[in-house]
Amino acid sequence: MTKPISATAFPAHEHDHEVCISDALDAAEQHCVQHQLRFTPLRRQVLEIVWSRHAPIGAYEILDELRNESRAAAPPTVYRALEFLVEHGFVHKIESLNAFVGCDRPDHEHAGQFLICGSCHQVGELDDPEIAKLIARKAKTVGFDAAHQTIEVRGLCRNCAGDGHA
Amino acid sequence: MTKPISATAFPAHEHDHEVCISDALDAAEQHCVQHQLRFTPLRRQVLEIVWSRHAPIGAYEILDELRNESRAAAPPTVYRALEFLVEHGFVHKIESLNAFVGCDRPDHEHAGQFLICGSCHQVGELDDPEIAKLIARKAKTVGFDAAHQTIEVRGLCRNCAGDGHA
DNA sequence: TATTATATGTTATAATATTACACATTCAGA
DNA sequence: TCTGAATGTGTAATATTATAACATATAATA
Repeated sequence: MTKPISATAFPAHEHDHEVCISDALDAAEQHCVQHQLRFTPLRRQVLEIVWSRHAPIGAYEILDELRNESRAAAPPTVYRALEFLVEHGFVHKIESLNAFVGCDRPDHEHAGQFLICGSCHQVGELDDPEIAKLIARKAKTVGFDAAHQTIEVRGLCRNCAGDGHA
Repeated sequence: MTKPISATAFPAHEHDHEVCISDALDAAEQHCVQHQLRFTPLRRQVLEIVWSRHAPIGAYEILDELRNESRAAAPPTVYRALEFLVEHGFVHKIESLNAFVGCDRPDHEHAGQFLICGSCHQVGELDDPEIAKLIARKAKTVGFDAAHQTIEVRGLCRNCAGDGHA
């Protein structure tokens, strides 16, 4: 039942990405209906842009895309949509990249444990409770009460390891 | 022999901070001598500024301090010094804050596992090999070869927990 | 429908970081 | 000790990331 890693993490190169995107949009829509959240056209559009890149995307790249799709947009347009999407778990911010990635498990409250491939730049999510628990426990030993964990790991994904890429 | 947490993490409020600073500067100087690195006046000055705040400090705050100390300085002045200090482990960057903290263990190669107090804004370092190993092992199970880990935990430190502060 | 809350458009600006090039200092070898 | 190469710093300009403030529009609710 537990998904150890996001189903869409490090997909094979030939996977059907249109399906990823529409699945993610459907899941977000469902979640919004169930939680009385407003999945507005703008928010949907931004989420679709985030998903259409299978890797972290910067806010200003999203802005460019919005404008390409001929929507009136300025930085706050993007940041406000991202704020909503992050708040409700549809998107995570990768702090070490100042960029954003889609998350396909909005229902599951989690901080996110990210595996960032230095070659293909795709990102996988671990979301492993053992890691979270160990960190919380170790923090506790020095009297620190952990509330939120940011975990971002750089390295090489399965597809890229041994590729000769750095 | 293993220090489980940085000696200077979450110090008692009345600790002698001048000693922290001079110890850190001495350690850095030692390390530079031993490794043939140039611990220039600018680099020393920036490191001292970072340490003088016992919490993460932003690059532009450092810049202001440098100017207060009547040194000609511009953003590259600061970022270049920080680049050196981070590269050699005298300072860590806290990605989720875009800010920098001193590290008192330059000799020990480590990525840093940070405990960031939301109340006093001080930062402790865990540097626990069990955590690093668990993460690397879990990453491996999905074929990911971990090279560098960024771990930043928000919460409340011992001094602030139960203080009524958020 | 009137009222309120929420979302978006728009302009301006703040905060963080880098590029490019000139000049100075230090290091290594002759 | 001179010379050239490498490294470090000064300076101006600019790129990138993010927010503030206020007007307008849209949606939810009474």
